[in-house]
Amino acid sequence: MVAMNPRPAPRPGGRSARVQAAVHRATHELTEQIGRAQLTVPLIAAHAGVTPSTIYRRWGDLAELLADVALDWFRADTEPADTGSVEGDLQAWAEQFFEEMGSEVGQAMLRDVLAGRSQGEMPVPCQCAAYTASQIEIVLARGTARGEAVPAVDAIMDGVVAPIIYRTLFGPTRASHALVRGLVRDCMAGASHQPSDSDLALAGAAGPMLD
Amino acid sequence: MVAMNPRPAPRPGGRSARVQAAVHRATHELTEQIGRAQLTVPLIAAHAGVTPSTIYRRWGDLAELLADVALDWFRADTEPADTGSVEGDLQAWAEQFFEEMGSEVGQAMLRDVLAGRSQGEMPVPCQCAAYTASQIEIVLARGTARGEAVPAVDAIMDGVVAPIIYRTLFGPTRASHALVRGLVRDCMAGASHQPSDSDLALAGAAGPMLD
DNA sequence: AGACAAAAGCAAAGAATTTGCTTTTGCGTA
DNA sequence: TACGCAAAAGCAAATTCTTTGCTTTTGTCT
Repeated sequence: MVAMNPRPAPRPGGRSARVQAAVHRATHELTEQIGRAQLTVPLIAAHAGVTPSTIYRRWGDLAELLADVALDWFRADTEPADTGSVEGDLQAWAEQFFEEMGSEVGQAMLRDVLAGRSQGEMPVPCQCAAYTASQIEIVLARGTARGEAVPAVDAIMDGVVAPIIYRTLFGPTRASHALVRGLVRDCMAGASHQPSDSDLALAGAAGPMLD
Repeated sequence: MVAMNPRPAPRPGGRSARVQAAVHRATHELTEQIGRAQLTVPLIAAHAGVTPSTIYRRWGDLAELLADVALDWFRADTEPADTGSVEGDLQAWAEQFFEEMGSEVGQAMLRDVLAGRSQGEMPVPCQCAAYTASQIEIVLARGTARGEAVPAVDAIMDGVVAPIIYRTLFGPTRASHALVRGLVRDCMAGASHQPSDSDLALAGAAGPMLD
């Protein structure tokens, strides 16, 4: 009932780490064996060889544990492929992102990530967004190094990532490869200058998107 | 454990309707009295004057009940204000949408809606998106009636709604009024012809965004 | 009015969650 | 290396939530 440490790593290398690994592994294995709907804390605990109270004490409840496990899934990303241009990189990356998020597993992970209590300093969903943003930053940094004019990260997040995720979560109409290509293209076309103009346009406000 | 009827209304006007109303009301009242985190099915049942098994039988579990209640919140929308132009209407509507979704209550509702099992024909999140889309359609229809060239609904969903929701769910950086204005403006500028070109651009694919 | 079926109530059985206390264990210090 | 501290895990009892079979209520249709 009290806020707990979301991603526990206070004493790495010892028993805590072993328990965490065992619990994560058990969660993965049971998920594919019996399905997410059948998962319970006591089941996972038994499979991992720990007592349920250990899980309750460290994670709080099943939702938070699943959010924690899901975060790992988001983190496990490879560097975006280098196709030679920012637009090409983004095309390739966005299509893969779209495939991953739209898959059964991806949808489940999205839901799990959002279902956690998300209390601490850096809530789990924010960390997911940060992982995504860092992938995009890699692409943009390469472009900048080549001397290309690149859009802002937020322009990509708003113009490409957000529609893909929104459709995945809410849509009866999933995104398509065609749509993804169009989104990337529009983003590149719409912002040939560094700070995306949609951030500052028309507004008397001070800083961009800080509310 | 079995899939249940998400939004029950098989016998309207009778006891079922009374029970549903009582449970919804109890959910609302308890939410503001003790907070969402403390909500339990037995509590709601007691407050509503029904037995817990009634709730379990009709809704399945707390998450589905909350999703059902949250859906009502989304539905309770008034017609978008008529400012005389599509862009003006969208500006006004989008800012209000942004405020509502970003509020404490709105964020909670978004989470609840996504946390339900969402099994049936028309999952709860899809219905939310449909409500949002229908608001936009009203605005666009008025514009069309006036002879304005209007963008496609999906262009607004991708370009305005998705970023607002994505930032609300995932972002440490919430959207701002300035950003919302920019999003609407870009949408209107980018699609002066009926079918948003991002939907069909470059693609050899057949229909727009049907995958 | 009477029959039917859907939904609610009731209560007992079965799981999951919480909690106080004990034991283990990793880490820092003497 | 041994000692002590504190964090985390184990254990088990108490509590609470969830499921389920059966009965009763109640709206609807003949």
